[in-house]
Amino acid sequence: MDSNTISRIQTIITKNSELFDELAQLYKIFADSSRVKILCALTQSEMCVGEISEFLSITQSAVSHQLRILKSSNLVKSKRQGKNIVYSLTDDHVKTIIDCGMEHIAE
Amino acid sequence: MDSNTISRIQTIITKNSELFDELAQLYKIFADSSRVKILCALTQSEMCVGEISEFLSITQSAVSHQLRILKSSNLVKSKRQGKNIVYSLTDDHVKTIIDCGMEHIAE
DNA sequence: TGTATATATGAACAGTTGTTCAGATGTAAT
DNA sequence: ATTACATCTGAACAACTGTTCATATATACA
Repeated sequence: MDSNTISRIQTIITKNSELFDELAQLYKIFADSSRVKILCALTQSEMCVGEISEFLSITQSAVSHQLRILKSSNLVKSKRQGKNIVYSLTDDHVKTIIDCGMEHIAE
Repeated sequence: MDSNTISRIQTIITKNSELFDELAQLYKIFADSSRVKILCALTQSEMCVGEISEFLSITQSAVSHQLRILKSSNLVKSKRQGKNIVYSLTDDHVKTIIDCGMEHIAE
């Protein structure tokens, strides 16, 4: 590596430091199988907490906790519908990210 | 949600359970800013442990620990070059995954 | 108003993770 | 052989994470 390359890389790493933190933070959300399953279920249809809980065979409480994380990260949104609170994906970035990871696994 | 939809989603979640575990496992590797920075540095050029350590201002020991994780996940490979051990990405899936996440952040 | 249903919340706990430190290993050069 | 250099390793520790349990909140319905 010549000194030009070194200083170029050094700049990239240093200048984008917070960006890498954000990126790690984003991937942290996908780094749990319950959350991945929830997100994947939501790519199929919007649904309420109880349904998610049944689909994944996970405690309603656990689902609720995870949904709070997903919501505060703006990956899902919620609306009340009668007795239920229905969750859905905020956009299709989620699907893109999941697909991207799946592609790596399927090798 | 009609009963057809329910059983379809149920099948998807149940059948791919291990796949979701793998996916979460993969994202777990990207879920740390040190590792993301290491991987990003390696997208620019192969380099040895000491260089990575300087670029990121992280202990050489910490880098070595992280590299072991990255290597055992087959995201990086290593070769000896004189006194140094030079690390590089095994393929360009890594870059794809990083770019995919970056795209989500940049909104 | 009272009761059932759906969801959210907080404390507690066990399990995991990333870093540091001290020292081991291995290679190169004299 | 001895020394210097580069990297690896394992133990220890603090910080963080996901689940569970018990309970609170909030809406619907009788």
